[in-house]
Amino acid sequence: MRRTRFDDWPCPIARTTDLIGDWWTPLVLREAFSGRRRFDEFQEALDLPRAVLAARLKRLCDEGLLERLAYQQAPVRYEYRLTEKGRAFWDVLAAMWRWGSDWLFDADGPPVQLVDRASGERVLPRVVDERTGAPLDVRTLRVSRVRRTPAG
Amino acid sequence: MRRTRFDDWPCPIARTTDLIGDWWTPLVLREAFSGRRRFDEFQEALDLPRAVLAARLKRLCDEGLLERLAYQQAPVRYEYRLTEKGRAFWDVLAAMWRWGSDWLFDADGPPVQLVDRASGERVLPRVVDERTGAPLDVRTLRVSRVRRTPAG
DNA sequence: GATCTAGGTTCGTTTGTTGAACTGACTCGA
DNA sequence: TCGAGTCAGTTCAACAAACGAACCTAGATC
Repeated sequence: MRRTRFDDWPCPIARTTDLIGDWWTPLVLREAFSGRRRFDEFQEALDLPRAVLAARLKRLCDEGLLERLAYQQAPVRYEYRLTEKGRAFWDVLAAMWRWGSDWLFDADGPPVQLVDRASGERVLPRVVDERTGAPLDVRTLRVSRVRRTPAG
Repeated sequence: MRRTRFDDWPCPIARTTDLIGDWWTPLVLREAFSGRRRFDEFQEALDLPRAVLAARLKRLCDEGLLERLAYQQAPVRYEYRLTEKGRAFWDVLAAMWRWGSDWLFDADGPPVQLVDRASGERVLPRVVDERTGAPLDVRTLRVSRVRRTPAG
């Protein structure tokens, strides 16, 4: 009677939920994006139980979002770096950032914002349709089964 | 010794994580977006424990993503509808959809896709900077504290 | 009066999270 | 050579959350 898993459901939202539904996981990734790499850096930044951190890092490595690399020998010590798959996940965190900023703070908004490192301009993440560039409108969307050509 | 809460952290990602870190919650919202409204509709679609569903619906109402409305009297029966805040959350699910589609399936991709209801064209969610329309590049982003004018 | 419907609640078991202490391999300074 | 420090974890007991099944309530229908 384990917690119900979603990682083999046919829906992309379900599979993603299985990953980030683990408590702390999005925050571990947030810290990875802000440049942290070492076990103790994550642990001190988030103040989470070390056993939980070890489990989250292991899963993120198993799933291919992080890779565990030895940065010294004698004694061998490891650090965790984002992979391409992990970096791609920033879009999800950015969408969470935007919605959280818009809806989970008082009128002043959050005390932090995203800015472009070069220009200093504020960056506001927005989800659009890649084809048209227009914001998504839920009412015009539909989920459709993919037709596949027979495998032969 | 309860589970660590993130809902009063100063970071939008943390607060959003507190909400969707509850197991099942993103899938309950997915079902709401696909038009389900009643307790038993959610329960049958997801096959989740009824006690968990009741807790999730209650929290989503408390947080203002859903509202609970009586659709009949004698006996009084309720249904759950997305609010404006809840509909805005679709952007987060869309980002999860995109990342999950790109990274959590084999080469064929998932067996489902998003299409425009009117044109039938495929919709690919994409996260961009609202100002420039360009995809986000993590390496050029920085988190900055907001300067506030003194309250007087 | 028995069964059905819809929206839940209750309960015992199992799994996951928490916080604190501990381990192991090695370095550094006295 | 002894003790303290560093770093990346592991271990453990107490508690919280999720699981599955059964039960409850109010009214409608057979």
